[in-house]
Amino acid sequence: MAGLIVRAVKSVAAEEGWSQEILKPVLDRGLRLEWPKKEEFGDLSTPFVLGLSKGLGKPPRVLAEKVLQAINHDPESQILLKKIEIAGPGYINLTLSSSFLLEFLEAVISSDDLVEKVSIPRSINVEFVSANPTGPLHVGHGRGAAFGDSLARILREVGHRVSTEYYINDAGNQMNMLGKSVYLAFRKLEGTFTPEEKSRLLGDQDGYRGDYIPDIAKKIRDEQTLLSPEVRSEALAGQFTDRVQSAFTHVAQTEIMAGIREDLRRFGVSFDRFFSEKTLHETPGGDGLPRIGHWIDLLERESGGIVYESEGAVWFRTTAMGDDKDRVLKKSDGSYTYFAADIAYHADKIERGFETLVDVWGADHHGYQARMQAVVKTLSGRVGKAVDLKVCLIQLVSLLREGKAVSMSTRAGEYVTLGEVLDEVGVDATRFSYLTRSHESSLEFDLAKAKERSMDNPVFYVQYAHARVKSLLAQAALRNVRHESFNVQDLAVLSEPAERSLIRLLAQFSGVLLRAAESFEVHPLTDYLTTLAGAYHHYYFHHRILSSEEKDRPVMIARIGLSIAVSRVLKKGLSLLGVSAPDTM
RNA sequence: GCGCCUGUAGCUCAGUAGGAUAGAGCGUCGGACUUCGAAUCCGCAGGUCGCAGGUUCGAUUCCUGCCAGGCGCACCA
Repeated sequence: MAGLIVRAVKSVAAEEGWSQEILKPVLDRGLRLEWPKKEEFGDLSTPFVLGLSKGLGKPPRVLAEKVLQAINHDPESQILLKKIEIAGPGYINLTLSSSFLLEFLEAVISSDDLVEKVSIPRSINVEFVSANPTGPLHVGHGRGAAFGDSLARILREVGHRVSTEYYINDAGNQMNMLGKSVYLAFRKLEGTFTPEEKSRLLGDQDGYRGDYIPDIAKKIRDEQTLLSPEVRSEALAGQFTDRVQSAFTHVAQTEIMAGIREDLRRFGVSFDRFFSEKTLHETPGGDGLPRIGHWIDLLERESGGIVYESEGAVWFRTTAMGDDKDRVLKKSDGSYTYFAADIAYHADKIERGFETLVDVWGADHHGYQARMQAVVKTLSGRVGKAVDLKVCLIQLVSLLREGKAVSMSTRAGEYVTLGEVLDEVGVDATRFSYLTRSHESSLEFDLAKAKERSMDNPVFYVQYAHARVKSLLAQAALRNVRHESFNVQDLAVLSEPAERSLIRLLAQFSGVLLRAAESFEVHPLTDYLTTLAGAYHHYYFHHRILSSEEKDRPVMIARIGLSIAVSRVLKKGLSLLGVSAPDTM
């Protein structure tokens, strides 16, 4: 369709001698086609001549008229279009021909592939959740999980090569603190806990305090094989040796990660890879150094001063890329910062050949963005190919119950876990609710409303539309109405405006997905499905589909076909959100 | 102090790379079930798009400055 218009513009340009500079911005970016809000404005619409008018010094409507003539002369327009109009300040509004719409509908009913693919597939890595294995996932992680997983599904659906990844922050002080917290809980169980020991291990810090800590301690006490006999006897004797530290840390992390994986599985989220930060510290790189050291040294040598040594530490010159101060990579005690590990991790991803890196972070990490962009820019410059980093910042989720805030404090271990929300609300409603809003807006998640079957909670509205079609088909089967294939002739009897509107909406599905993939957003799909479900409910209420009158049979068949098309798109869309499309509710 | 996100109907939010009369749902009020599932549908009301400037033929959208809320600014992770 865009091709048709581009051809027309070019032919007019040739005739009128328009300069390339003026046309370039319009044609390069591809022609922008909008879906007009009102059907009286046609099925597709473009305001692009408005942008052209200034450069050419002619009124937009005059230009639009020329383009319109050229489109009319194109033989393809006879097939695709029913009507072209100029409206408003200079919009060109296109109304699709019914033969085009019916062919499209036929394809939706019978084709295996409902979704258009991108012309240039990319190799994309989507990293999300990546919660520290120091406690169960909470509602905030849930939002990131739903978003990242659905985004990955959408990117894959439109034809990109997508790999999903969870980065486990399993190195550093937080993990040691976790091990100590479990150790102290273990001592408590044994009745040998003392406040002195706690302050010796943790100083004035509290450690981790959630319910899961004593649970893990109990498990260690009850399952002999979790600790070696030596470690166990040291722990029982109150000797907090290095190997006690590492054994308790290891068990705690394993248990917690198992819980996280289980929550993710229930939530319908899967990862192609779990990437351990610890392996970056341990595995030697090409020159025998740990991989972090490998990358930092390499950058120091090759980055032309972007990585430099000063005051006994190694720094990254992030100020050169807009950060407000330079950041330390290697501390003066020789250990690496978290930032250094993250550089190594992103270097690794780039080395594995991804062209686009998507990082899904909690919004509280936004201060990190400028520096990661700087890193990826530097690293990809080194590899000699442009690697894009797209950071998606997921805003806060505030949990409510009947409008009242549920108080949460991660520090004190008082928070509602994702698992608890899934128990109470269910997977479908939770995922859908998370994805109804832009990830850049903070989200109010009301547990009571999320369970309600009302438009407060549109997941049921969309699922119901799908179930309605299935129920209709079952009803049709009972009446011995069978029809395997629907061709354009069968469908041509659809003449109601509401039917045309539905087909028009179905035709937007691919575009919604392509645009969502381009802008790395998910909620446009959620909105679209709600709109489509609404249009079907409206249609269903006002039009009788099944009929026992023989004369109505052709219309009945066509309406069944249309209903099938709607249900297929709903089902595909819901599946991209990770939401089921049940046949009955 | 610096930086990021947000400010649109009573509430929760959409608003497509500057374009047509700014849209949904909820809530309020009033209607529609002998008929394929009423978990549905139809209607009414509701707006100075935070405020003030600027760019433009045209600004909710871009720029500047304020105001308000949230979140960041470690040789922590």
